[in-house]
Amino acid sequence: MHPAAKRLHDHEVSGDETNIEYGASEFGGFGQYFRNKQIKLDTQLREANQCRSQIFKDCHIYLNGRTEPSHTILKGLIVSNGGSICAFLGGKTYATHIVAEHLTKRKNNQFANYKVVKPAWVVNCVNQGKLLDWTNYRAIESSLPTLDPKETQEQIILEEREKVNCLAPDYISSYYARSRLHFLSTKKAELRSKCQQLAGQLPVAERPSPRTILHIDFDSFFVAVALKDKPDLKDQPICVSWGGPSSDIASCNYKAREFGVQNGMWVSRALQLCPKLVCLSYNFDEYTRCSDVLYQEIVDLRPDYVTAVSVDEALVDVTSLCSKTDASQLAQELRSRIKAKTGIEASVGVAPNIFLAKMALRLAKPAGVVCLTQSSAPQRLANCSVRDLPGIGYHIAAKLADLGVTNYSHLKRVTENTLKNQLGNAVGTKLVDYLNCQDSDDISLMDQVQKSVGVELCWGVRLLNDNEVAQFTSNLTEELWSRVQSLYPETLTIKFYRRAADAPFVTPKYMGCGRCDVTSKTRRVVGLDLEGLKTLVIQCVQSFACPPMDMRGLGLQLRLMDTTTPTHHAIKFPQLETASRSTSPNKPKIQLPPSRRRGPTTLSQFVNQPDKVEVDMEVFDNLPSQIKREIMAHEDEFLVKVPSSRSRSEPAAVTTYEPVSFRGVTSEAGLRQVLRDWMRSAESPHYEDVCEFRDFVDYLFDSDWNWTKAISLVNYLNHCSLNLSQDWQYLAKVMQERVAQKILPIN
DNA sequence: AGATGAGCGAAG
DNA sequence: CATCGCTTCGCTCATCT
Ligand SMILES: Nc1ccn([C@H]2C[C@H](O)[C@@H](COP(=O)(O)OP(=O)(O)OP(=O)(O)O)O2)c(=O)n1
Repeated sequence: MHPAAKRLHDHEVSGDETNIEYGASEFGGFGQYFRNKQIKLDTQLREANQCRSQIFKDCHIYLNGRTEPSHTILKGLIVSNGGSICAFLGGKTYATHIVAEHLTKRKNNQFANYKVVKPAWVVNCVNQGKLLDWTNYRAIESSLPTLDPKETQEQIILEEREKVNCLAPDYISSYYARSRLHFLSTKKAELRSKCQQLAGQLPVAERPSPRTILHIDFDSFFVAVALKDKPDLKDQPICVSWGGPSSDIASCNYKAREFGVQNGMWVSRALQLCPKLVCLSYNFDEYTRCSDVLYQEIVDLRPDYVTAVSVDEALVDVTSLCSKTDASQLAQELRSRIKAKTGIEASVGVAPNIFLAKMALRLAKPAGVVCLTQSSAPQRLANCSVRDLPGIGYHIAAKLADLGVTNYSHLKRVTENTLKNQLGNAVGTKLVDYLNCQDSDDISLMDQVQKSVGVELCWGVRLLNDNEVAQFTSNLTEELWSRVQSLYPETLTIKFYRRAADAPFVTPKYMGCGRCDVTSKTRRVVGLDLEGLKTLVIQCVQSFACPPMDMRGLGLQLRLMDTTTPTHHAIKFPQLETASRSTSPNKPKIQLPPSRRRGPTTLSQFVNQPDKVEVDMEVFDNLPSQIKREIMAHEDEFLVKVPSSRSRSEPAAVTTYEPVSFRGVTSEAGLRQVLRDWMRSAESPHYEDVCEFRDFVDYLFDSDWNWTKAISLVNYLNHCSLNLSQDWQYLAKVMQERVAQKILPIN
């Protein structure tokens, strides 16, 4: 993508600070993506001109130099919102404001007595529907006696925090309680897991082809729910949102869509397109109730398979049922039952594969059923916008428009190679398949085991200093932890949102994140407990080196260990990182905790502790067996006493010692193999390896991942150790005790 | 050749 | 007053081994 186009896009989606262009609905197939944008802006400009907003009443504004957005756009925004343009600064009328991006030194002086603002001021005024305080958008920092910028920012944050305090103890939970996107995401996860449970109960049947797939979805779901007790509004343009100018529209009805209003659009923008648009409120409980009915009705059909797509949307394999009943009739009956029980309309697409079912659903809306077959589809789909194809969003549609492809039938015009080169192999292949109406017909392949768990918060994040950043980070980590309990995380990716250098300090969306630079870093977290995780995350967040006041959001995502496919690679434990293990065999050191902790042993004890006690591995390995045993049995006490009393021995001769690792091995057989190799490798166990083994077993246990596997592993060790040295036998006994203690209820 | 990480895009 | 911009997955590309 052209860098400039890219910038524009960022502008638009991640918080578009202009939010002038929305949406992606119409690509004309004219030239470049970038130029598309310009044309859309102009269209927008004309539409805006018809409005009679008075935001800039009495404002006489001079535009200076190159600006982003362009003079034309700014002019349009100003004029259409009641302002006027000042053509000559020295003229009769005094300019109330000057809009400028950058100023030369000379102009700096020349403009010293004016209110000189950045273009974002104009844009944000329009977006928020009012005249904003210009001082937050100064283009000349020193033009008037003012606070230090840093103090200004501090002041702004203090004021914002009065309204929205992201450090309040219940901030995260109350935020998520109101977030529609959080609602959608969590509901989907819930439903997916329910469907998977259900799948476990279904008989494993043969899969004769062709299949019959239903794709069912409520029509303008949130709006439909909101209209249940307001039937008189039914024919008005309606949307569901929180109502303010910079609030998102979650859902709008078909009447509103006639004006160009779309889901995800800001209310201010939608009101420009459709001044009569009515905003109604959310009702999450009712969404859940309707969703439950939908899924219950589906399950009651006793279908071959159900896959949750969303809270209001599901794929259903009804092949078996359709041997008796007509699919279309089945769908109609389902629709009526759901309508009767929920009071809202659903539509159904029926087809032999997933892609066609989705497209059939699209044709079926509103309140209908459409059946597609391989032979009927090409004709019915010919005029569908490529935007409506699954997996084709704003960006890919834009690139397709550059290739002259705006609707389905145009796909024929381009070669497979062109598609693959321009859009990537995967998308190219997919599009070719779509053109041939080919797609998977196995909806069970769509719900896979969960691979990651994450949490993200990018609203209301306003922090003053490092301390507050750490506090917020800690809170979010707790939220993450609360979602992860019984899973087995391997790495954590931290995604950091930082205000873009040229983005205004006050965001256009109230308390939003504005336009941000987003960067991420990944860390290994195997074995960490909550405290360890917190420390890790806080450190990592600090490593982004962002001025606290520019932090705008944080995301944390845990990648879960793949328990299905064993790999050759190993789990790397976070703090026993390579530095001390393999790459510098001369100084293998183990960092040990200074004192005993409550609760399960995890590796977090070994990291990030201010007072780490270092012990050379050789110290341990050279000890007589008897002492080793004591250490293993009472490791904690030992650790406290040893370090000062024993000077470090010189490094032993470099050996071919290979640390043992259970990394990535998940099958019972694989784990045993590692164990056997380990036992064969040495007369008695290495201290480091003991630590790793212990931590691995603890981890299996504490994470609920598979405690039977932990026990079985330890028992196997015991079994094998009978042929080995006393040290091995002792290790096995210690581990068995350790495991036994975990099984017993805590006294 | 496969694993991993950063980053982008899509979906609803 | 506003506002609640989440979460998971797939893919590409670069890098490491
Ligand atoms: N950007 C978006 C898209 C959707 N939703 C919510 C509101 C929708 O009601 C619901 C379902 O999304 P759909 O894509 O199915 O859209 P609708 O149900 O609103 O309309 P329709 O399915 O009839 O096109 O998800 C949202 O909050 N934000």
